[in-house]
Amino acid sequence: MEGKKTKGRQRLPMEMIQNTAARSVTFSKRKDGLFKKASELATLCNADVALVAFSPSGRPFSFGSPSLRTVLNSFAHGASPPPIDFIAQEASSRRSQELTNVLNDIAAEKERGEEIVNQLQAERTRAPLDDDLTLGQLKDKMEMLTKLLEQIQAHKEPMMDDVGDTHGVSSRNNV
Amino acid sequence: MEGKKTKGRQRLPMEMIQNTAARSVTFSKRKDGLFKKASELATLCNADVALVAFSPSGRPFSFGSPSLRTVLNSFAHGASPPPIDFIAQEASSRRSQELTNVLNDIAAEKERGEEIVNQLQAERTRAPLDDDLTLGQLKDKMEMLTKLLEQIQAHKEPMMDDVGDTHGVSSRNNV
DNA sequence: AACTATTTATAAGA
DNA sequence: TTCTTATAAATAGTT
Repeated sequence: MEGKKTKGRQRLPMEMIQNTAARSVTFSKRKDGLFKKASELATLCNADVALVAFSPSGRPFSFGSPSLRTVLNSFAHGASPPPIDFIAQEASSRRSQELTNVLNDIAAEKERGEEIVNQLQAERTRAPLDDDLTLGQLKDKMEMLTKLLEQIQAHKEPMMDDVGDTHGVSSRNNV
Repeated sequence: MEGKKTKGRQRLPMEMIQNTAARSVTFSKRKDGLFKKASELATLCNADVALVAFSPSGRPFSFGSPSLRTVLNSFAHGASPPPIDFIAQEASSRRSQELTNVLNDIAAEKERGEEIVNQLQAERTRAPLDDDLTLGQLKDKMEMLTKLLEQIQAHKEPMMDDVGDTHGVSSRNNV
């Protein structure tokens, strides 16, 4: 009991851990951490959170605050638990996995994606579609947005195969 | 560039953060971290994961691997119940039917999503901008584009699916 | 399941 | 909101 030289945490490639045993161990550790984080987020921010995870062996784990059902139900119906602004309500109609997938595809294109996203960020931050915009201003803006959209769609590609890593891109799903 | 003495990370009491602004900031940061962790778990362990969270302002965020629906569906019809920790508090007994309904709702919204995507597709295909559009029509289109862009932006964080939005107009005092 | 060496995540600030 | 920095936490590789 003396020569305590452990290697300590090492960098882990963001890809599926091939070794089954190691994968299980990692799942256990990270699963605990994830659920803890979810719980803390709910507590600290008084936010509604729902989390479901299946272990590699197919065992289900879940967490919900106030409850899984409540949160998922809110999500499905587009009813925001806390403060609901009528606008958010309306927006919920566009929620769909299909759309999400499309967006995920787009997001997968990190390289140029980042660049474009930054543009969008700037764009959105600017004028938030006020009622007092002139027709000309609106058109200009439309044009800009349309172009950005074009770029984005042009970059939308398959992607069923991961990009390697960098930011946790799963090899079998969205980004 | 000299006297920069930041306090660095301090211990945070595990209780709801009273200050609204601080709560929002914390939500943003931790939300990002949580979704990242969820994504990594899915990738590293090839595990199915579903996560939904509402910001204090009621904005929905979600992540699913392979997809939200797939995971929740598995859970709803899943075999073994989740272990009951203080953290896994959802009883398996009543989740089945409820969740199934929720899932159906989500699936039902798929069409709407496709419709919108198609509209956008058509939108950009058309001439960059028609001159015979009324101000109202332009605004509608702008709104549509703005919303989509907002969602896309949400994907700046690779592992997160933001399927909700808030019109994208009130970005001044929102989470 | 414990134990560290390190990597990450972040609370405060700026 | 974005970036920085000091610290608190999470966790990969070992035992």
